[in-house]
Amino acid sequence: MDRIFQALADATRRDIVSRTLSHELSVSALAEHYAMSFAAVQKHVAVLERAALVTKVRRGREQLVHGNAETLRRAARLLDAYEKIWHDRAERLGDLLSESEKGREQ
Amino acid sequence: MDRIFQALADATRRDIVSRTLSHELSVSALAEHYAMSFAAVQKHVAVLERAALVTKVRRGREQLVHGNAETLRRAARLLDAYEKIWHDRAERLGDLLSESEKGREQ
DNA sequence: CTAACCTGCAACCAAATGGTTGTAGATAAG
DNA sequence: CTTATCTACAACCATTTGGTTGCAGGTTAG
Repeated sequence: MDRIFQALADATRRDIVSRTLSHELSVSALAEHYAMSFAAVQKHVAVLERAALVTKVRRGREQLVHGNAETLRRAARLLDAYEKIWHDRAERLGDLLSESEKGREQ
Repeated sequence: MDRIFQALADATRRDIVSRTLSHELSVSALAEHYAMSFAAVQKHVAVLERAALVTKVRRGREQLVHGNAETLRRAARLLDAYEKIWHDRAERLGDLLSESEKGREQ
C-alpha cells in the first residue's frame, strides 16, 4: 500500500497510469509527452511497476506499458473502507440521536 | 492530489486517519500508539493537515485531531475515474467484438 | 554489416522525507 | 504561584526522491 499511494503521489505518474489504462504505450512513446529526459520517465515507469500499477511487456525492441486496474481497485477499496469507518460512526451518532428522540417521544 | 496521496503513503499516517475518523484524539493521545517520539507523530499530523485529510481543533491545552472523510472521498473518486477509463476501454473492445460477431452473423 | 533506435543502469546532485533532541510558550492542576 | 502537561518549532542527520548525463546492450531497418 505504501508503494501504491507513493506511486500515485506524482502528477506525471498518475498521467502515465491514466494513459496506459486505455491503451499500451512504449516507454519512449510515453516520454514524448513530458518535458523531461527519457531516463526520468523510465524511472517513473519503474516506480509504477514496483507498485504493480503498471506492467511491461516486451515487443521486439520496445517495451509496452499498460496500466493495471486491479491494483487501482485495491487502493480504492482501502479508501472506501476508511469512508465506511466514518459512515458507521455517523450512523451510530444517528442511532444515538434517534434513540434519544424515541426516549423523548415515549 | 499530490499531497493527498503522498500523505496516504505511510502506514502510520493511514492509521492516524483511520483512528481519527471515528473519534477525535489529541496529538499526545495519538502519539501513545506509536513507537516514535511525540515530535515525529506531530509531524505526521502536520502532513495530514496540509493534505486536508485531518483537521485540528483546539480544546484547552490540547489539540483534537479528527479525520476528514470528504478529502478521502476526493481521492477515491479519482481512482474510480481511472477505473472508468479502463472499464470504457474494455467496453469498447467488447463492442468491437460484438460488432464483428454481428458482422459474422449477418 | 552498419546505422539508428529503444531500453536499462550507473553515477551524480539538489531537495524532500522521516526520524531525533532540545527549547520555549500556553494552559491546567495542586 | 509553582509545577506538570500539551503543543509548536528549530536544528540536525541519514535516507529517499526526482531529476540529470553518459554509456552499454539488444533489436530493427537499410
